[in-house]
Amino acid sequence: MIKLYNSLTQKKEEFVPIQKGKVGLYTCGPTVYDFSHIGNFRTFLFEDLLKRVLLAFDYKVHHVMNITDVDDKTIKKANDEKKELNEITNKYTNAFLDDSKSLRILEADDYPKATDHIAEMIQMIEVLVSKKFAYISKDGSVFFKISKYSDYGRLVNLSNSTILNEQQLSDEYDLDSVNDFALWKSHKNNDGKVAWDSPWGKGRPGWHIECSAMSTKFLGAHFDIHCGGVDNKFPHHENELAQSTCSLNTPFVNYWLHSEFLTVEGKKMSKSLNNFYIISDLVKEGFTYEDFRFIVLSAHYRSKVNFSIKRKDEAKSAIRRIEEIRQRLLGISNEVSNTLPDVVNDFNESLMDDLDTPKALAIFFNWVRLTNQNIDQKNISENEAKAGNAFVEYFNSIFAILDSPNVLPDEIKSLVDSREDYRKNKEWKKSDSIREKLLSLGWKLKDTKSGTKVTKI
RNA sequence: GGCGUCGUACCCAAGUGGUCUAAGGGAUCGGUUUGCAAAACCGCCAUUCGCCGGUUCGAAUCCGGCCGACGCCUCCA
Repeated sequence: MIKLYNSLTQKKEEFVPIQKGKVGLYTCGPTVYDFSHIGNFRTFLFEDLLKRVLLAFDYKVHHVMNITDVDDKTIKKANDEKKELNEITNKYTNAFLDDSKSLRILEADDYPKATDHIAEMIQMIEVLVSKKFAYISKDGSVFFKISKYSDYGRLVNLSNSTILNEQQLSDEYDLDSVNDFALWKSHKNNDGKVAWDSPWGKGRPGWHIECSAMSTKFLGAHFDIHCGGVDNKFPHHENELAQSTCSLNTPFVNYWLHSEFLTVEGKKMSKSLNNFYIISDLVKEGFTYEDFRFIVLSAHYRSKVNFSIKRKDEAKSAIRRIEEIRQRLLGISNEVSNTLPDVVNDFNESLMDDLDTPKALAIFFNWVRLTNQNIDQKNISENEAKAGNAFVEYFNSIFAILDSPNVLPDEIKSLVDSREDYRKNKEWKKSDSIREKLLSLGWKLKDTKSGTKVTKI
């Protein structure tokens, strides 16, 4: 049984899907006004982990990730660059999808865009207005009235009265309470051509309504899991919860999961601190996508993960260690058995315990060491090697940090072969110089009992 | 101010009442192995879990105080 920490109840709970064997999963996607940064991708990688674990335990997952392609920031960017909104949003949507693919994030089943679902949003807002959960301001905006929803604040443990009492300066905004949030924003000059007709006049949707409308459309009014970064708890998810619950009269989401921030050198990323990275920056610094995956997965998703450029070698060494055991096992047998070693039970238990990847890694590495010992002592059967191959593959289906095995280019292969000839004749200087040459070409050699092994660095 | 999280070795990071004289990874150093390397293995690396006090037969784990870092409190993953 998988246990997950539910932000709504603030405890770990056993995961019980609404429909046996199926999971409806909604993850808050990017606002496509710029490149997603590595903090965004920490969250997306957490969601990918969750999905991979659910899939590993044989759930059928319907995964929906929205693309926020209209909001203050996207409009501002388009204005600043004097471009059409969709030119901006298409560019960054594509960049996001490319980065996701590079990071081996499994594709969602649907990537609904906010601008394709204006009608659904309007419809939901109309319901809220008709049920008196929402009101129309003088300028034709529509606001959700949080005082009408007694559970408001539950996700962040703020009581409704606390929130209501917090602010009194409501007059200037034409709001009943400053904490009331926009469902629909009337058209402003800055919005330019970005506008849709609605029963309340020209305007555009508020931020939160898109997720309520689109999750409902793709997953139904009541679904299993909704994820995002911690900062989305409030106001975004709180507001979604309010909108959906009040318009649909359903419990909405059973499990709310939130990942912690990624920090850089212990500090929150910010452009002013000059510690702000996007994925392509990491590549420039010499990280592979897998290196980044490893760093993210080496910390629990609910604790801060500390990123540092200095951690590059740490990630590389750890991944190489796993790559080594994979090669050694494949050297014994390249078959993969259907049975897994017993330690997989401990490994799975860690994953089932609220996705404890650091512990799962520890269990895996411990097995790596023991298996290496057995190989050194020639104390491993072919069947054990086959089971080992299966474990490495299974591990990789969750962590996805190993590449597919290298194929040697012909020129590399001929260099390796000629070095082999020199070695047989004990012409060490010549063989060593070839080894150095190969190293400079990015290929590392190891002379083992069963022949020379070549790996790409 | 309100709500909440965290502080474990040189670095990263699990563990959250006894199996902990604290997992695992990385780095360093020493050894085995190797033509030399690489990889692998072995050893070394926190009697101690921010500090102080309390509860308990027993605490890194619970409680209180203090110090420090951080997040949210209207559009930031």
